[in-house]
Amino acid sequence: MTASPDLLFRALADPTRRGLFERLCLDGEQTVAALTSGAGISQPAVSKHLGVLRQAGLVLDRHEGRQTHYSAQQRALAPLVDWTGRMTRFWEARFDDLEDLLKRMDQ
Amino acid sequence: MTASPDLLFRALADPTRRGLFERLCLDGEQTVAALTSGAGISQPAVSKHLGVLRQAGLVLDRHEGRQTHYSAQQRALAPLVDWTGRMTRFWEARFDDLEDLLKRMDQ
DNA sequence: CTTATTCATAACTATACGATTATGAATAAT
DNA sequence: ATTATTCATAATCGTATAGTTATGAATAAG
Repeated sequence: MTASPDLLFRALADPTRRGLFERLCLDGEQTVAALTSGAGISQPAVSKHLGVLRQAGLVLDRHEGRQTHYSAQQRALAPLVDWTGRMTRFWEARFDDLEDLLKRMDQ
Repeated sequence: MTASPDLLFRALADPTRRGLFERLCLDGEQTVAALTSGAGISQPAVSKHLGVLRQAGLVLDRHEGRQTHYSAQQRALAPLVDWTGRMTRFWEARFDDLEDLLKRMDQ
């Protein structure tokens, strides 16, 4: 379900892949053909990218007849948000410590 | 100063690089030698990774004598936070729309 | 039944990337 | 002055990856 930060970062590192994910986030569910139009690459390439996004848990696929509909799974970004939170929270903590120190020095 | 999401994602896609950045975030400024010990790779490899992080704006380097001190620049994560925000905010908006719709249907 | 469409997979290729060793430049130590 | 240390850069190599074309499987249409 919830992928590792590593899978997420690697999946989103490619601009084409990020573009596909953004389109799904902003415009909602779409077929492979729709995603291919405007992607600037071949349909197999798009399919492969979607496979990577799917393995990272970032998209869901829904089969309907002979076409596959892909949709964004925004919750999958949670580990990313958590990670950035952990990295920046520490900075804030240190900043707070510094403020505390300065306050104590004032007295 | 503030790098593109592309540079950030690409810089953080590598686990070794992410590890270095995490160490700098959590343990504060460190020399290349310190970062090399425990990285599991050679010193030149560490230097190259630090170069990538520096170009992405994620770290700062401070030269002191013959050693270089690197420190994390957590603010550089802002574009990442913004991006994830844009992607998830849309989901929330749609969710809100759905809630509104359901409320209106209730009446 | 035959043909067309939609997507995924296979096979292949070029390039990007992470690692190594070798080396040099700058500073510190003897 | 000589030697040692610290780091960055250059040259090289193997592998991962993003792209292509070719093809097949499944479903829809004629």
